[in-house]
Amino acid sequence: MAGRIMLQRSAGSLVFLDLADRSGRIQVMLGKKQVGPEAWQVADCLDLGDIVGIDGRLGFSKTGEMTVFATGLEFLTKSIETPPDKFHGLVDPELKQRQRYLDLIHGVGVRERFMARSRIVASVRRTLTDRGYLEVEGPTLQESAGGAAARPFKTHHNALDMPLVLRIALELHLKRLLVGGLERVFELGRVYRNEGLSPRHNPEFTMLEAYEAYGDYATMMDLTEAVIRNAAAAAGTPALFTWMGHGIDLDKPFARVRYDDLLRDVTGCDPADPASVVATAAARGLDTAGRHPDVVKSELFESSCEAGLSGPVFVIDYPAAICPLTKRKAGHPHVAERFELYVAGMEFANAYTELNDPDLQEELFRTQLAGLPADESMARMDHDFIRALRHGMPPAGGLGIGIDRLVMLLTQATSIRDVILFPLLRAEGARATEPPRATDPSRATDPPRAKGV
RNA sequence: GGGGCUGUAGCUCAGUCGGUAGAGCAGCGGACUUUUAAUCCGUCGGUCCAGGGUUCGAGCCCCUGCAGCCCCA
Repeated sequence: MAGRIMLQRSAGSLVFLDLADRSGRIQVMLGKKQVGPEAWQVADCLDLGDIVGIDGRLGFSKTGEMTVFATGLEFLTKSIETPPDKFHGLVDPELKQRQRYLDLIHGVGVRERFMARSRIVASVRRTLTDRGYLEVEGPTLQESAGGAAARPFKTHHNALDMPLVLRIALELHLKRLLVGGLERVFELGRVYRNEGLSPRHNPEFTMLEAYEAYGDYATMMDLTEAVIRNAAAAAGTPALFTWMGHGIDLDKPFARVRYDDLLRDVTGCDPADPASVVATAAARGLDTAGRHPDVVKSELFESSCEAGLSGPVFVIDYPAAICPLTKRKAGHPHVAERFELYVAGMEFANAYTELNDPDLQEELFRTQLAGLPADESMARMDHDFIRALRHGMPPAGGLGIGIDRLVMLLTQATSIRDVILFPLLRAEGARATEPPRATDPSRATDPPRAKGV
C-alpha cells in the first residue's frame, strides 16, 4: 500500500503512522527490529505530508486499532512545505480556495463533496442518455452571446482578427440541433457571465441544458424531477434534510404554483391588472418609472416571493414580455409556458416550451424592454438562429439546470465556492508569488547533518 | 457600487488602558517497542496585510489601499 503521512507518533524504536490514500486512512506500525536498520534510518527522517509505500501484514494493535504491521518501507515523495495544523487543518477560507490541494487533503468532508459532485454529474448524464438524449458540444467562442440576459467576457481571435465573446448559455446552438433533426440533445458545459461574485454566483459555472422535440414544459418538469431525484440518490443525499434554514423533502412530488397566483397571494395585487402591479411595486419602494409592466412585475416577484419559496416548487406560467425565447400559452398571448424550479429561495432550473415561430422570434430579438439596460435584456439579434427557425424547428421543451447549485443542494453546501474546485479569486499579492524558502535556519543547516546519519 | 466583520510565526489562534511580540501544533535536538491531536525535556521561528498619519512611544488610535467572508443594490 502507499499513502500520505497524516499523523505520526513515535515511541522510541516504534513509530505509528496514519496513512491516507483515496480510500481512507489506516494506521501503520513501524518497528526498528521489524523493518531492519536501513528502513529504520528512512523512518527516522519521515515528516508529516511525506508519501511512502508500505509492505506489511494487517492486524490489530494492543489497543484494538486496525494496523498494518510494516515489514518494509519505501520512501516515495518528500513534502518540503510544512503541512497545515494537524488538528485544525486548513480553516482560512481564502487558503482553502487558493490551495485546494491542501483543502482536499486536510478539510473535513471536502474530498467527499467533490466525489459526490462527480457522481452527480455522472448521474445527470446517465438519466438523459437513458432517455435517448444525445450529448453534444456547442461552441464556447461565439460572435455574439445569446440565450440569456448577461454580460459576456470578451476575447479576440488573432488569425481571423475577429472579436469574440465567451458563451453565456447553451440554448441557441442546441435548438439549431433540433432543427437538424437530433430531436433529443443535451450539453453539460461551462458558461461564463461577466458579473459579480456571491455565495451563489461564480463567473464561470456549469450548466445543463436539454431539449426534447415534441415535448413541452410539462415534459421538462417530469425530466427535472427525474434528474434531481436520481442525482440525489447518486450523491447519497438523504430524502429529508435541512439546508440554508429550509426543510427540504426531495421524495414527494414537487409542488406546482402559478406565477400570478403566487404573486397575488403574497402581495395582494391583481396580477392581471398592470396598474395594480405597478402600484403595489411602488408601494414597496421599487422603481417603476418608464419600465415595462412585466419588468416591474418580475422585480416585484423577485423581491417579494422568491425568498419564501422553500420548495422544491415549480413556479409556472411567466409574464410573456420577460420570456423572449418562450412559446406563448395557447389563447393567452401574455403568458409564457415557462417554469422555474425554486428550492430554499434560490433558482435551480429554468425551462419552457420553446418558441419556434421565426417571425415572432425575430420581433422579440428586436424588442428592447423598456427600463432594462442592454446587457440585461435578451434582445440580441442572431440572424443565423432566425434562419434556422425558418427551416422549421419541431415543437419542443427545453430545460436548464445550474449544476453547481444542484451540487450545493445535494451536498448541503452553503457557498458555491465549496462545490467549485478552483473558484475565481482576485490575483494573489506579489508577496506570496514567491513562496518563502529556507528562511528557517534549522532547515538550512539540515543537509550537512543528514549526511552524517 | 454601498455597508459590516476579518487580516499577528508554515498552520490554528491569544494579545488587557497605547509601554520590550505570545501560546499550541509543525520544525530542529534529546528520551521512550503499542501510540491515537501520543507524552516529556530543550530549542529555532515575526514585513503584526501594505503605505501614510497622530504620539515620547502604535499589533492596538486615525486615513488610504490590498485581500477574504457576509449583507445590500
